[in-house]
Amino acid sequence: MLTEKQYNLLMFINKVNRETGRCPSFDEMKEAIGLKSKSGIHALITSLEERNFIRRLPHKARAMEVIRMPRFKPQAIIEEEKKREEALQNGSVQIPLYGKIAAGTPIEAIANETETISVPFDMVSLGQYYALKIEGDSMMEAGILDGDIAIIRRQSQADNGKIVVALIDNSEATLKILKKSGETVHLIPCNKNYQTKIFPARQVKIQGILSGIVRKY
Amino acid sequence: MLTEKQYNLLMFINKVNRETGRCPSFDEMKEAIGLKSKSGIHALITSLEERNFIRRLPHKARAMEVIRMPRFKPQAIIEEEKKREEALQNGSVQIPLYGKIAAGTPIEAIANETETISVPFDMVSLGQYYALKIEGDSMMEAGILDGDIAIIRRQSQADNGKIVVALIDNSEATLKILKKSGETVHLIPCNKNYQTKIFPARQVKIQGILSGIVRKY
DNA sequence: CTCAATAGAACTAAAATAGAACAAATTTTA
DNA sequence: TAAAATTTGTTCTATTTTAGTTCTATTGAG
Repeated sequence: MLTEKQYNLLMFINKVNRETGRCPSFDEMKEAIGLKSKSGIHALITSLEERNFIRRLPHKARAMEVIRMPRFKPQAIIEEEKKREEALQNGSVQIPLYGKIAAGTPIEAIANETETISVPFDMVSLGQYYALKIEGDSMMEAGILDGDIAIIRRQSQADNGKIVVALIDNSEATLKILKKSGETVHLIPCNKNYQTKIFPARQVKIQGILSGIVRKY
Repeated sequence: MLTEKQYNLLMFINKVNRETGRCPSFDEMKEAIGLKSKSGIHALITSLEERNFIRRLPHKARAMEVIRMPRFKPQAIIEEEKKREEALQNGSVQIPLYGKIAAGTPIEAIANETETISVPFDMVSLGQYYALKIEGDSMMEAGILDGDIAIIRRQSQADNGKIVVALIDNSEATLKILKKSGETVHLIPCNKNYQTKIFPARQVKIQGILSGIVRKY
């Protein structure tokens, strides 16, 4: 088994090899994994060789091959575990996890992601739900922290004061407190360091309402 | 035949390797199976090596291989899995909900309550868990609000900086950040309006460590 | 009470990082 | 083709960070 750097380097070598048929140079490798000196690459290559992941032709430049990749396991064990996991997952509700809620990406655009998360039954009732991973601290004072998973119920209308996923100008999704007043919509953060933003109602689409928070330590 | 800890460690190492291709460090392993000291991991690794389940490269860090997997599971594991299966039949993983964490009631005293709550599978792994309903706002600034459900992993030891359930003088349970210094224990709230409390180590028992938060809106 | 498991600290070892000087391989070009 | 130029790989030194070992004391289950 490998350290993180060893693993990253092996993956890089394999990728270059697969995509170009060539072997990367030490300098290319050092760029790829973010080192400033080739000597580190030399050490990593040596350890990968010791562990029998790559083989080098002696006294040749750019001459090595990947002879095996990590992550192997007897097939029987993989299947047994898969079954167990499926059984487990049938016991709870799976909802899609739409990566991070971040600028530039409306929910629809990422809706084909396949990652899911299981949530307790009693956090979802009727309706369609999805989950978002929170990025940033703009809702900190509402106890919603960076890295939390927000459980969102999909709906296009919401009452004032609710925390909603709002899509602005079809391009930016954000989690904020909703306040409608006349023809404008206020999106209110919960953090003194952020400003409330005000938009014409047309520009803002509600994509869901916050229904729960799940956090892991 | 492996002991429960040996088995769990072997499974953990194998899982990390399979899922990430990398090798966990002793510290990561100690977190994973719930030990507080690396020396215990050292002993377990040694015994796994003696029993030919893993092989290590001598004088290398993060360099080991799982060479076989056990054919049988330790009895304790089987029983734990049976419980889990039973929970599944009922729909999801249920853990006991011990009402409010409030003055005057040690966890043991309320441990016969029968209410349970279902939690996401991936919030509980090895170990015993219970849930507490948070009352008050003393941990507000850590994003833990009045009414939240705290998922607690039962353990009697914890590192500095962890959020723990602490029982003071066998009479009062409270959720705070732990800081041990010499013979005293500091219980630090996350709210400017509350004071850190300091106790002699004898007076404070750790009853569990915060493992997750679930909130419903 | 006793033994095995565990925690904790102190220590040793290995990995990661950088830089430079140099050697060897490969390509260019006179 | 041979020499020159350039790219590539090796080695060494040094330092910081991360990981692993060992020992002792303590805990806790039986």
